Amino acid sequence: MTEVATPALVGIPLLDSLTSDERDALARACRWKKYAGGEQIIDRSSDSRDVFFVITGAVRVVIYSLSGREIALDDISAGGVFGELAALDGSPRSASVMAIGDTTVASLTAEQFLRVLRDHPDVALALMRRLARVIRVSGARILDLSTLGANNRVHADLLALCRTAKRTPEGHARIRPIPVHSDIAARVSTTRETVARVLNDLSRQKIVRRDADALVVLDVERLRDLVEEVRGE
Amino acid sequence: MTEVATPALVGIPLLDSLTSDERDALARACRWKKYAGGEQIIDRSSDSRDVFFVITGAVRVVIYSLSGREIALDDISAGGVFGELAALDGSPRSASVMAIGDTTVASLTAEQFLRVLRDHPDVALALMRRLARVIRVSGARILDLSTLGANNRVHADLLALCRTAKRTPEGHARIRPIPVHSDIAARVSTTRETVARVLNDLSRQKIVRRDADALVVLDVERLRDLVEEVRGE
DNA sequence: GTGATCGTGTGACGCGCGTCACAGGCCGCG
DNA sequence: CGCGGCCTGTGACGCGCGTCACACGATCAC
Repeated sequence: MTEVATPALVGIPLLDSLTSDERDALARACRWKKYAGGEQIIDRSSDSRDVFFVITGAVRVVIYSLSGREIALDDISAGGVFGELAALDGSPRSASVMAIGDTTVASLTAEQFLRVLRDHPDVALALMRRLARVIRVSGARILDLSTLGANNRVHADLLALCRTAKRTPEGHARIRPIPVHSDIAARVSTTRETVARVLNDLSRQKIVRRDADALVVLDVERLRDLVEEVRGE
Repeated sequence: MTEVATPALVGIPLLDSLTSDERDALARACRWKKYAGGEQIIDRSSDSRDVFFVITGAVRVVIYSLSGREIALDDISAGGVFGELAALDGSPRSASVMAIGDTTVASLTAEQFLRVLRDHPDVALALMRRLARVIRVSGARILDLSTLGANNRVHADLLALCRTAKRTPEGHARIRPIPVHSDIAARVSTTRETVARVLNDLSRQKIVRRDADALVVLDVERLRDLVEEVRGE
């Protein structure tokens, strides 16, 4: 981690409703830092309360079970916020956060952040919308964990990846870069081995194909069917 | 469900920071209703956006898997709020809500609620703290679902029930009324049968005892050990 | 009373998937 | 070049727990 000089605080949807003067003042109040990929930004067991904005790069929110298994809760890319929970309620951090690639972040103390929320209702509302989203996603994940088997959860995750992937003219979805099996496993709470087996089953059924630089979902429809037929019975 | 006349809006922590005049005005803006136990208050597939305050009684937030399995997300008792997510982000409801016993609720439209949040930063902050709590609880549940086996989840739930139960002089925890097995099952995502088996194992080990009117946890320590030893390995 | 409904208890079956173990491919580094 | 580290692939084993099936008691309606 290296401290850096203070650039402008732009491209953060949460702060859209501030005037550019207010944003500049806030930027000066921030501490700016740069992290290398893999570096911890928040340690679950630390008791800081700071709030972070992702300026460039991306971070991953994870919990580690005591057995060392990693559970990925969320990925947050440039423009996002993290660390708000501890700032809001004063409790210890609930998860750890690490940089995915090289990442620069700007941070505020809890007090500064709360002041912004108090002074700017629109920012407060935007934050509430974000919290609401997180709750919805968590609920969906609890549902999946409760009703789907491990391999169907992999299917579901693949389907989610399709949504954000480029479509080819033929209707295929090209997921790039190729996701690392253990990352998928951490997202859906299973093992690397299971992910590998599922992916191979799917490629045997000609539903996905592994190219050199992308994972291609050939038949999104059929993949969707695999998920829904189990969700529904 | 029956419509009722408008009483006062008291005992809602979320609204503590309002003056009593403001609270009275808000009370008049609410629709007041009474539901019998088991009645649906929010249907997951409806597209209302109203926000509800629980005045007396309690409600349960649930999702149903399409196979009919019920997954309990949260119980909210008098003084609580529910239905905020849809009001905040305008998306459809993410869960259903039913009355647990006879329950009276007061509701606001999304617009009215958002106006309160905008005009009263302290209410907004209180709501954010509540959302933060929900997120933390969800995270803990995801962790449990990912790392604990079904019977350990039952142990963990029992332990949680102990926290809110009365202690006897001998240090036992008397959980009353006796929880229905299928309710526990819905909370920890397992089956009624598994809960019954776990409970019997525990009573064989003299860790719990089933009295006529209460479930008594004789050895809270040992129960805690059962959970932690697995969480940790 | 009788029947219905709800909560509980328990045995047997079986398969999903986590775990362990090992092999091969690819890459960067000295 | 060979070595070590990361990612992937696959076989074998085994047990946790969901599913089905059935029985018993308690409560309530009538």
